[in-house]
Parts: sequence; C-alpha cells; structure tokens
Amino acid sequence: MEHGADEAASLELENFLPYRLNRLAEAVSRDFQTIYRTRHGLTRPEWRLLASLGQHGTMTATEVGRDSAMHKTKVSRAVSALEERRWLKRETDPEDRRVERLALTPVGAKAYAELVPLARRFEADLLRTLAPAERKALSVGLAAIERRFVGG
Amino acid sequence: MEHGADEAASLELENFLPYRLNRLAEAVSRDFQTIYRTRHGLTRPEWRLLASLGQHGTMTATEVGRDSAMHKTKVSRAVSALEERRWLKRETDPEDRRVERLALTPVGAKAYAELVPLARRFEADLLRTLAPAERKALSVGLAAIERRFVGG
DNA sequence: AGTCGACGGTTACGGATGCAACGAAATCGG
DNA sequence: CCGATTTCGTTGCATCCGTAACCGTCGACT
Repeated sequence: MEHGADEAASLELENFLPYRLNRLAEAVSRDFQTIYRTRHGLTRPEWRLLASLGQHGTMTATEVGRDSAMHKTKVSRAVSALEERRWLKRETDPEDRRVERLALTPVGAKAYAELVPLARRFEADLLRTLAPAERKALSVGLAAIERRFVGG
Repeated sequence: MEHGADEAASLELENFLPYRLNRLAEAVSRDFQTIYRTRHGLTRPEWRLLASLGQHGTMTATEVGRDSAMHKTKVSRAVSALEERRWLKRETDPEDRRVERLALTPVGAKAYAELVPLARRFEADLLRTLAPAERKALSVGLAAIERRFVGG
C-alpha cells in the first residue's frame, strides 16, 4: 500500500460532514459578504448585530450574543463599531446598571431596511437554483442537525 | 411599528441560510476540533493538510489548497508546522523547481491512521442521532447547494 | 450592613487570517 | 534567445479572534 488511497484506512475529506459544512458556509458567506461589505464596509459581526437589533428591537449585548451565536467579545466590538457610526445607541438599564440596552438609531434602522431586501434576494437567488425537492431536503436536513447541535 | 419585528421589513436571522450554515459549521467544527486538538495540538489547517495528504498521498501545496479549500497562505503555514513536527517531508520537484512535492512521513502517516477512526466515529455518532429520512435529506440538501457553490 | 459568588461587559494579549507584495522559476512571444 | 507574463510558494502587515483576566454591579446569605 503505497499512498493513502487505501479505502479502509483513509477518510474521504470531501464527504466528511464537518468539512462539507465548513466549506459550504465559507463559500456562501464569502459571497453574501459582498452585500454588506461593499455597500457599507460592515464586518460579519457588525452585520449580525445589525440584523439582530433590526429584527428584535432593543436588546442587551448578552441577548445579541445568544441570538446571533457570537462570542461576547465579538458583540462588544461590534457594538463599539456601530456606535461609532451612530447606527446604534446604548443606554444603561436603570434597573440593573451592569446591563446596556442596545437599539438602532434611525440611521441604523435605515441601513438595516436597505440591506434586508438585498439579503432576501440573495437567499432567494440561491434557493431558486435548487429543485423544490432539494430545497425541501435542505430545510429538513439542516433542521435535523440544528436540533442536535444548535438548539437542543 | 415600534421595533423591528415588522414582518415585511425584517429578516429572520435564524432562518437565513448563510447564518444557519455558519452557525452549524462552527458548532460542529468546534466539537470535532477537540479530537485533533487535544490529542495532538493540531490546528484546523494542519488537520486538513494531514487529511489531504493521508487520503491522496504525495501532493503539491496548490493541490492541497484546492482539495481542502484553503488559502495558499494557510497551506504554506500548515506545511511548515507539520514539517517542523517531522510529520511530512517536502521535496523540490526536479521537473519544475517552483513546485514542492509533499508527503507524510511514517510518523505523520501513523498519526493520520490514528485520527481517521476517531473522525469516522465522530461523524457516525452525529449521524446516528438523525432519523434515516433526515440523513437522506441532509445528504441531498447539502449536495444540492454544493453543486451551486463549491463544485459547479 | 458586609461579604461572597455570579453576572454583564470590556480589554490586553497571543495567535490565526487574508491581502498584497515579493522572489524564484517556468513559459510565452517576438 | 531575451524580455514580459504567469505560476508556485513565502512573508510582512494589518486585522480579527478567543482566552483569560479584569471592573463594576447585583443578589444571596449571614
């Protein structure tokens, strides 16, 4: 057995689930990135923060982290960045002065409103290239591992 | 409409495909990481390089990059790291002296052979928690977007 | 009230990452 | 056969990231 192509002892990377998920996520994100990066110079954490606040209204940093699956340091830095842009304002919660209540400013909300249709179109364009049965399969399959890994 | 929960104007992040893929890929990878990180202190690029060479035998850095979806600087640094460990050796191709032919040493091959069953078991354990129909759906769904994004 | 542990959020720091620029070698074009 | 262009791989640099340590605040328990 000269090289590693031995069936039993080798692993087919291209069929290995962690690898497939990563490669796919990276490819899709890299593509989607152009929407929020070229238009506004947003980073991914900043986009996610914007998306969280746009969707849910006022939130705390911890809530944003849970909602958008980001480490608290990422959230913290994204908050500083969007605050710098005047896209969001923070207010210390008078009930609990450890907490900050985060909300988009009108300018931030405007940017969000501008990005949402582009995001929707991106996803729609992507899904349109799949057959209906494939879309369904994707939805079912992703939901299944999400139950195992993300949700509960 | 006070906050962003407005159906038409907001985006449900948790159902947004790029977000779902990223969150899932990160969660799965974070879990899988422990296998190659705690046992050998490998980074992800190093693991991928090992996996590529273990599967295909001798390759060039460019081929590894294509096979494992890594930027050439990642490959370059991973090669240096595994060479440092004596897990791989490089040889300048005499036919084209720009190219290096990379191959695992016996020590590297041994580490690979040791990791493969663990990787297989990880994937099997993950898939075992899914119903057969869900596994099928996942396979079909991922393959479908891969065709659009990764492959052709 | 005073102490202690838990919690929200920030920051210093070491390490990883991608871009761009680079050197060396091959290939192409005249 | 020589200069221009392309390719392989490396490296400098600026940025991003997570870990751990930290500060201020809250709540519980004494």
